[in-house]
Amino acid sequence: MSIKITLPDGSVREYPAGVSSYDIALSISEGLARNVLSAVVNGEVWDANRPIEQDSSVKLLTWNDPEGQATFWHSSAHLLAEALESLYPGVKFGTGPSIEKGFYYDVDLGEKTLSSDDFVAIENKMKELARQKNEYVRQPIGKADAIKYFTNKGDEYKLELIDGLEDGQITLYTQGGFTDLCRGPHIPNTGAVKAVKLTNIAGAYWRNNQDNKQLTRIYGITFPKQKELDEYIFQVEEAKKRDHRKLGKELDLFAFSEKVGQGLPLWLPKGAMLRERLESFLKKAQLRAGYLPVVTPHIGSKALYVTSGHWEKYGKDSFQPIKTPDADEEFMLKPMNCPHHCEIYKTKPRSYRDLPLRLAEFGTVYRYEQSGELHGLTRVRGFTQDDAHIFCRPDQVKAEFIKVIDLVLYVFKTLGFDDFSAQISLRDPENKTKYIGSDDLWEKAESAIIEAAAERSLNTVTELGEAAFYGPKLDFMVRDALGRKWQLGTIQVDYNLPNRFELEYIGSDNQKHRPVMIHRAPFGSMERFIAILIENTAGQFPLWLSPDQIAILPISEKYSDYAEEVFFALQDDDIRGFVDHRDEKIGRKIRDAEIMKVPYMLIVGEKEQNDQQVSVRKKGEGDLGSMSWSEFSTLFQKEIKENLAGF
RNA sequence: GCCGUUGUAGCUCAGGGGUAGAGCACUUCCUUGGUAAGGAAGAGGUCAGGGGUUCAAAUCCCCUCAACGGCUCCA
Repeated sequence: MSIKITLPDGSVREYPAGVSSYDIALSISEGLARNVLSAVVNGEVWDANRPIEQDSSVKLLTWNDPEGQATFWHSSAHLLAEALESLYPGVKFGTGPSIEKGFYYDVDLGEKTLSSDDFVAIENKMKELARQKNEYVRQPIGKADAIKYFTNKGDEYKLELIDGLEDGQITLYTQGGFTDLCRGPHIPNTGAVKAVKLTNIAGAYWRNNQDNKQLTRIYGITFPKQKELDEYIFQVEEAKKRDHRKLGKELDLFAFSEKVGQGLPLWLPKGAMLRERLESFLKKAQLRAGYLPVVTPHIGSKALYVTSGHWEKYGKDSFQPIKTPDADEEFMLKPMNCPHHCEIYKTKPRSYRDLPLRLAEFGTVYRYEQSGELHGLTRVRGFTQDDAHIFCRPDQVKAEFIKVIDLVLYVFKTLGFDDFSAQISLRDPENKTKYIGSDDLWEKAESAIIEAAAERSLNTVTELGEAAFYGPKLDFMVRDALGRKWQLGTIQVDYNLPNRFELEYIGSDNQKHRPVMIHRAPFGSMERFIAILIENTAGQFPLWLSPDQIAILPISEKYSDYAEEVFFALQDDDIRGFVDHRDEKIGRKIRDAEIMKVPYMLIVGEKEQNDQQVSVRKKGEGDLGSMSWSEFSTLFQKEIKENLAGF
């Protein structure tokens, strides 16, 4: 009997029933067969050597397909498991999936603790097993037999996984002497794995639950060629050079002090300058967008947070209340600005004509983050949100939402953040009691967000159960240099606080109505945003943001006075920088300015002084020749205008 | 908070049971220069903090603190 196989180009070929994707590849070319890792069969990824019994569409997957890589890495995880079982008999296995770059396996080694010193031995074992070119053999198994197998083996984690599987849907995979519970698919044999590197080791809770036992998670990555591994390692090293913690130190932007406290960044002069530039940039954009600036204190009475509900929900995990000397008063360091802003709303009766009311504040907040969570500037305990709260009528939610999206997109575009994703976080439909607010309000808010995102053609991913307890949200996610995802901009609908603070406005019907509140922050926090900005730009900020925009470098001390004169003149044109008065040669001054990533160097010596000019050198580009001060100023302002196009 | 690793000069790091090293930065002097490191000298450390083992601890052990890689969490 023969079957029809449709390939991605639309061509249809006939093969005998039971043909595998590998056979199909072989019929096309031997080279392709060598490279085929797995195949999409009727929309599902299958083993390349799994027999196909019916007419099917088949897309062969190789290393060039993300799904092909996923298969490769998943098979590598099994190879790691096989190596571990051979080196550490009795090891129990959790799960071992492929991840974005590589794979991991969670294992229970009993009393044994593993460290990265053990990696070489494990890697060598993996390579040895890979060279055996053992086939990955798929074997469907009944639930009872599967339970029997893993009971015999004594692997309670696999038994727990089987418990959640349906009889008839269970398969085992065996390569060499190792058999694992696995839905597959896998590559044809271990021989394709030529380069192996275990990258790190970590604790990970079984089934991602803090109440469960912590297993040892071993991360690794493999490649079909050693050269690809070398390239990968090189790229990781390059990425580490852009780490904001490293650059923050090198460029004197910020620091931490044990004495000040964990997660409490100190902004150094250059970092503070960068931060101020960003703030004034957004303040200007917000004024144009109809926001009204407000300022509120860093603390608020505990009663404020009892009203808002945050005391009940987060009180015990917050910095604890501050007490006054005599009375029983208690104040909280503010963990957010919204309760204060609600009180501003309430300072007078509001009419529907006043809405939307957009209150904006760069508000510094303090949250007691778990110590293990702190991370450079991206996760800190004291940070400043570019916060605003929009109080609007229910019918205005969608339009306001779109306006905020436009503002966020404008900010991202101006700063060159083109690699981001928009995440829509909705409530978990299975667990509605976790959330505050009626079904009706939630449905309206969720559809407003979805429609607004669609209207602005955002590339969105939707996460169920990720909404805040008070409302759905839209977050703008970016990656840091090492590929970790962080939330920057956020837009959140809130039906909770208006109720708790009993916010009202008088409608056109002369009745009282409840406004809707939208929390939003385009940067998210100054700290995290700047961290990502540093990594995106590798510390080479656009001219308008550079802490020092120019360095004036006198050829010798004789030209110091002239250098000062130029400096003061350019300061009048709002150009920031410094004169390098050190007793060093010009080459040295240039080198140091280059290392500090100063965008423009103005070299002044005898010639420049006589001609009332400056010799302009652009960082990374070199000598631009001599020009008058005002010519330089014009060129400078032009570049800034281009940076801020559309502003 | 949990698992693992790390902590030596301002920075990057070497050393390792017999009481401390390099390069850069810093200070002083010489040098007054033309587009990515001029030369010399000097100063600088309770080897994260505390406890223990030892004749002797920066080195070995324990605790604490902090950083790093993850996990969990994230108003």
